[in-house]
Amino acid sequence: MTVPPPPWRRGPSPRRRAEKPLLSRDLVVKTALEMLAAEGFEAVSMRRIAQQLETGPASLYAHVANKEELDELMLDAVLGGVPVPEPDPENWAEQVKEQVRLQVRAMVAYPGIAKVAWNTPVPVTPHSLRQGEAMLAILRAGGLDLKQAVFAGDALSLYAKAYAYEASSWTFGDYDEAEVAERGRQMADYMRSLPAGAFPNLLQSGQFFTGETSKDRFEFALAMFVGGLQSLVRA
Amino acid sequence: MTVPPPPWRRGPSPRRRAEKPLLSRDLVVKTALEMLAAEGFEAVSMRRIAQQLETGPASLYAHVANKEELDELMLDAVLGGVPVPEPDPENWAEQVKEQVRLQVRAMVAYPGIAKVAWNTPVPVTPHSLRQGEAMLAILRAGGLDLKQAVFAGDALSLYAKAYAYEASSWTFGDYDEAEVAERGRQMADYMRSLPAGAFPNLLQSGQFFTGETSKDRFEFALAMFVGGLQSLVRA
DNA sequence: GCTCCTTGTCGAACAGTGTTCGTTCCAACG
DNA sequence: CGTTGGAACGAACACTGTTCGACAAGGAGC
Repeated sequence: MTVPPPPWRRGPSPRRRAEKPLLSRDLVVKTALEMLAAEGFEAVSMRRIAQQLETGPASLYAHVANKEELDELMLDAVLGGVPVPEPDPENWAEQVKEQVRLQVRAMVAYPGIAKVAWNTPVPVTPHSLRQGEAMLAILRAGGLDLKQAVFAGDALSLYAKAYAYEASSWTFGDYDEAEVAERGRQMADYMRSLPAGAFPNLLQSGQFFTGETSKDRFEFALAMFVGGLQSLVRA
Repeated sequence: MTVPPPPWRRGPSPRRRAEKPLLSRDLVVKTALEMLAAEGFEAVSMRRIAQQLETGPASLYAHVANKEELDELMLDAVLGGVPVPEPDPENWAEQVKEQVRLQVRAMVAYPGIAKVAWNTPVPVTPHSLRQGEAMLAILRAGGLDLKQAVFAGDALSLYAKAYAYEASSWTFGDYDEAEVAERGRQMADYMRSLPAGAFPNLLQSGQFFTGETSKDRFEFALAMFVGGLQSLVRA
């Protein structure tokens, strides 16, 4: 009943392979990174990467176990661009802050990549470990014992992730300016609708909560935390 | 050609409506919260909520604008269970810590709800604002000026979100124990495979990085940050 | 030189997701 | 009593990550 398909010309064109660069793990990651930098984390899907490489989504799974692994490879590549300093016991507090600044800056350049760090229970990629060790080295040079250094390093990496993610959202189009303004208005309206003096502090705090103060808020938090560490060392 | 369908019995059974409780905004939120507490944030989808209520997903949209709004309603309900203290200028530092502890505890009871806080640029729900105002009141009672209080409050709420999210993942089934252990082994193996002494600190830090130390790490970070605030007030 | 077999490629499909459209139905209001 | 507004809801759309099975190419072994 069903005739076999004619043999002249079946399957994809035979010598197309030479045209496009051969698929490889690095190429997949590189393509994903470009998309990430340009359009943010949410825009990076297996289908779109495949489309960019003029193939189907299934082809990617020959080079990458799954999306999660690809995410970690992207994060690792981003962290690979962050240099680590030689620990200087005289200057450890500033070194700590600078390292966090560098990490945040790198992550913000690839909007949303910080999200991956949240979903990674134990970081195992080389550059994640390099950053972790570097932070521990600085903290120990500053006089903290191992346990203190580990706890502080954990909190600092959490800071870095958190602010990087927040900053991504502010600067990138995760939520647009109009919506934020609208919500700000809603909030002020609601507070004013209540008995006077229900929100005395919050009502006046809108001015400090803009995208421009994001950097100041970050530096404040960092200064407070590192200040606490310094008190600990002195004791 | 096409005959009209017979009029005897079309549409759903007529008096079923009396059997099941009428749909309402509160009922939708309540159902979602139960699912959230029992199975975590990822398990809560519009379809599953609808299924629980024996209806289709489209029905929910009559009571809730979209998933995002429902998420915020859930978070608000969770924060509604967190009491706020009368600010005590003599005891402000401890009050700050306790408030953060309470917030974290409430969020951990609904695993993954902290994620919602990350995606909410400007919180507008009543209980979110109540918590924000309470924190500002405590900080101002402690002697910080408005700007300092706002910056500190921002950082503290970030702490709360971050640790709540992390703790959810540890205690809940977000990633299972076997996988974490496997990754721990991978990490140790990798570090040992490198030239000796490449990761002197990190190699020894595994013992401090378990789920049991999660609480200690949280308290450490909180103590350091609040310690920094106290130094600031004294100056 | 000719098999065989591994390995990469990739179309199609599966089971999910949030959301929208258009229709049906009920109840309360004029 | 008739109209109208809103809730309910089935079906579909456009996505997501992932898997299966068929196919083609290249290198190894005989």
